Amino acid sequence: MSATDFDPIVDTTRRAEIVSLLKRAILTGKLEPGQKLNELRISEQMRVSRAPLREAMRELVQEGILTSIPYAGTFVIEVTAKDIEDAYSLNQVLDEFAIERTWPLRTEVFFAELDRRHAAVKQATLDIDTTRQIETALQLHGLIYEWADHPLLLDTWQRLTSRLQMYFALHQRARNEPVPSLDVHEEYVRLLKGKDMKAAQRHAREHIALDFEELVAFARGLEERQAAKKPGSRKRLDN
Amino acid sequence: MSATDFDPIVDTTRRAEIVSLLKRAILTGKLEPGQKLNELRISEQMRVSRAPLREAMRELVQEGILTSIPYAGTFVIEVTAKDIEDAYSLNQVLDEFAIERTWPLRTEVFFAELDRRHAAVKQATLDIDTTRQIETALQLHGLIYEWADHPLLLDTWQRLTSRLQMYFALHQRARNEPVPSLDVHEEYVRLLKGKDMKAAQRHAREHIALDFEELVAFARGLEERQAAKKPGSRKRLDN
DNA sequence: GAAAATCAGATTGTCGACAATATTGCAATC
DNA sequence: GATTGCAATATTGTCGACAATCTGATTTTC
Repeated sequence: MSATDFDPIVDTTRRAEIVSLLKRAILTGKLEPGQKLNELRISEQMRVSRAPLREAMRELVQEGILTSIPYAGTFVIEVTAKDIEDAYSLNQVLDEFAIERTWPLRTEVFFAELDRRHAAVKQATLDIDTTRQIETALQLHGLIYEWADHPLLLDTWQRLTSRLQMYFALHQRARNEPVPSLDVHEEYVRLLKGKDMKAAQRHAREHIALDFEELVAFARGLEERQAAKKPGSRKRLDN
Repeated sequence: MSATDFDPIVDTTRRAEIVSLLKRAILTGKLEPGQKLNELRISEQMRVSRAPLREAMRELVQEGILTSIPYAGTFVIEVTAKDIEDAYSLNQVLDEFAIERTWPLRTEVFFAELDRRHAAVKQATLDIDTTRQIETALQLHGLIYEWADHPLLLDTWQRLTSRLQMYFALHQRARNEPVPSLDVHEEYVRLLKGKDMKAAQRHAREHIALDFEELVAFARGLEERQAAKKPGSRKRLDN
């Protein structure tokens, strides 16, 4: 082993840049659900050609936050109440598994990181930027997945996370206040440090349930309001 | 409702064709793990330009069966014993959940489809084509996911399936005999038709375990053999 | 006047060529 | 003799242009 270990250098392709730009735009709600992504317009705005843009969009289609209809266009996925419920139920199952896997691997480093992320969440609640609040909360939550030594599980969860983040952003955009659940994390962190795995699993299940209940209720309301208008309305990308 | 319901027409883009061609080549083992995909060569063989090929490859990268290193190339993923174990453990968790979700939704149509797929599996065992055996077994197994009314779960499982199929193909390519597990399905189908959900879940867990035990053992052996040789050998795409 | 056919406009899909980057082999240097 | 510097080559990344397809408005037809 050498004295210093280096990480691989980051990919420096336009494609990768575009992916993160698009992803961010979608997850923060700058691109709304159902909205069409006009390739020419976006490529001009980003000052790139359509080739890397299209490749980036293919990635996001596969990641599940865009959907593509040949010769018609690529759209940001619509968010239905059922989608949220589904994401929630799957998240419950995965959480339980992630905790089980991470449990025997917890070390001092893990606890330290847990505290660090918890602090970040608390820090963000003081902030005005609601996006940051969502991100930090999801990062705290993601630690059990990163620590589980199970790449496939982590990958699966991250895919889920994209959707969750979208849903939360949508929620916060509509109501101009953050999702509550401030010191629920307190208990969560405490249990992850403790000795009762079952209790931690149970709490993860229930604590997330609270956040979701409100989300689903919001989504149901949103759908009813949209059902009142006439359906099939298409939105445009203008800015 | 109209008298006849039509399915949406299939995408008729080269990209989609290429995706299924590549996917098939990878899942059947025609493209070996670790192998590099030369864009120019493949595009010439398929008589298409590199643009749709590259987009197709981006999809498969995101799907997890290819991996891309900027300016270096795109490669078929390597299969380690741990990968198989991970896929297995996650599959267990998802199976349990899928059965739970499907259970109350079972109808006569479900049972009929179950029998149909079971028959297909039995039919395939008579066949010589081992690939078909794998496909039919996975299709039988996939019914609980298709029936669960949970698109996200189905999507997650299909992603997993790609890997599983690769692993099985790899296994069968090395040893020139099919994976055993002939009438394990008999019991599986019987339990899915029954009244004891817990029993069905338990059986799914254990019956799959058997298949996997052998797979993992095979993979471990394969890794030891490879470790004996010197590492870092790159393969080429020649045919 | 309503339905079908036609035509323009816009957008996506595909192509071939060029630019950027990595790899390989060889020469130069210590 | 091993390492470094430098071409030559191959391959990936990106570009601009063209072809295929869809959308909608207009014209034609009955």
